[in-house]
Amino acid sequence: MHAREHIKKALADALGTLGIARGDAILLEHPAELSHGDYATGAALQYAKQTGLAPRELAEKIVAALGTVEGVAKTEIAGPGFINFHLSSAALAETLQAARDEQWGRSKLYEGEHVLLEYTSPNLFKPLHVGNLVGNIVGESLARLFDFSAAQVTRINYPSDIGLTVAKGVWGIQKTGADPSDIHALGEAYRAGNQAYEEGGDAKKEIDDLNRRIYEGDAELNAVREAGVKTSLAHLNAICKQLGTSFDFELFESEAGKVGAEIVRNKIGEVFEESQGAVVFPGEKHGLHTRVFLNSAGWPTYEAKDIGNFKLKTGRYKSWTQYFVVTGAEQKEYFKVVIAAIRMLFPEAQQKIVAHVATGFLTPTTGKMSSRAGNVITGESILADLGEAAKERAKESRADDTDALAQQVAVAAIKYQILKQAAGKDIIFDRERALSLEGDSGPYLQYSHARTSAILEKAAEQGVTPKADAAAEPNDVARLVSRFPDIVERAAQMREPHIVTTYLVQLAGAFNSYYAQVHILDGSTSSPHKVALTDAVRQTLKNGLYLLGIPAPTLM
RNA sequence: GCCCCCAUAGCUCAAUGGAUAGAGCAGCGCUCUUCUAAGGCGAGGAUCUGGGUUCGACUCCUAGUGGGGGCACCA
Repeated sequence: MHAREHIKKALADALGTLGIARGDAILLEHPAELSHGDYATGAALQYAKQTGLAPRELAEKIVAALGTVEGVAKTEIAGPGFINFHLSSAALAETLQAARDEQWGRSKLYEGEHVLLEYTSPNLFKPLHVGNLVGNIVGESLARLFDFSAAQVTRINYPSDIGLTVAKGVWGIQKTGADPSDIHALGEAYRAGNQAYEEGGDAKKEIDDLNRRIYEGDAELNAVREAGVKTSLAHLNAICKQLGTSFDFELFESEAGKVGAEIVRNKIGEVFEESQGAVVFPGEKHGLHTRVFLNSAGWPTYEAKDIGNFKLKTGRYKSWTQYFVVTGAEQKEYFKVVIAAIRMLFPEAQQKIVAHVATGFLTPTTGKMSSRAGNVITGESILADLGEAAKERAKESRADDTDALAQQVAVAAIKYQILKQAAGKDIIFDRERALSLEGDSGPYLQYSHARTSAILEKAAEQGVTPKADAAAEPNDVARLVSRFPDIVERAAQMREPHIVTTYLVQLAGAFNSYYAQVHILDGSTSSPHKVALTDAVRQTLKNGLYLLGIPAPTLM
């Protein structure tokens, strides 16, 4: 049992002794200010009114009732009536030892849960959109947070392999005579198709017609389509690999459409209604808005495809307990309607979690256009630009393979930009800022990790064995390390990777400051403890970066 | 027109209804013969407006203002 549990139990007992009626939750938090201790409770403030005592007076009674708590060195009353707990040096040393293990930060929070997580989900035939990049980064981090919390996680990609985008690409291939197995030619073909479509006229009609024929199963067109899908998908998977994602399952929109249309057709009159020749879900009955699921030609819209998607995924992974779809925030209202329909169609979904996770728009700051793709910034171009910028810096590093390091730094830079703020809020992407690779950034965290690794290597050379000293005076770095499991738990519960990001910056800052003041390998008797502390920081940064999907090189 | 989201320092972001609202960037002053300067130290700088709830409000409610998104056969 950890100090946190000891404190919680002691608090519960103390409040009971004082005859205070409380809700089931004991409010125990990490004070923002480290000088306020390791844990704090506002219980005395909360229950002062009930007892008729002044908050500080009640706090004193609670502290008296607490007695001694294991792992706690000092309990004090502060401010308006907070009770602050300071961990003992022995408890902290124990935590430091635990933090040096690879499992550090893992919990049993979601043991027995099976999470289906759909993210990235791009349109094939065209370059990876920045929105897809954001979705991939957020989705992968959530997958890792769930995994760290003992849930079984299934990563799912749901690429769009049919529809207008694909038709534009197929049209372009036919016009330009492009080789559908060449990713660059494919990109050009799509661009030609898209441009022709926007210009309207005959080309637009041709593409619309082509789209219809693909849906109807035209063999020749579908052969071209499938060749392009294959190329596009291989390219996508290479990018995902660089970003640290590999999917367990790929479900195509074309498959989901057939299944979804069938389900919708069978529920007309129950869940769906016919209206103006189309089949709709009357959202107004649920405080939402009405949406079309089958268009007047009888084809499934995106809505019906998502119904089929749900059916196929949950059918394949029957033990699922939580279902998430990560997409841009503009689809928020859309998913409210689709999820309402899912709950009516699939009774089992009512007992489980089915949710849309919204990601914000990534918009570049004004005037900063990508040099690579004209005025369109793609996911690929951002990664490539960052990689180029990182190369310059990597040349000065100690890494053997500077190109590989530059790639890792580029991934850190973009992921950090996206995961440093609360999910769902728009992301202002300042390219100059991201390229600077300094200060509050992904590379900063990587550099801090590399620094700890270097110190440990040197310690090993000198034959210093890390050993946390139970008598060592607690410092801010050690105390921050001890918070990591709570941070991971909260981030997982709230599905907010940025909680981890914010924490890691704080930890790295505290360690770098410590490093500047304290000579770790000074040959004194305190060295083993300082090395143990460094190792604990190293492992915490490493695991924390892992949760963000950011690689942690040991040499920079 | 209706619905949803957002508003914190010059800029980009934090803050579990709690304590002196934290970082970084930009600008200013320091700091590498010492374990990694992609680092560290110092000073300056902020809760959109009006009401309300609360022992306590950046946080909750309400009325505004400004910005973004969505609202029938696109994805």
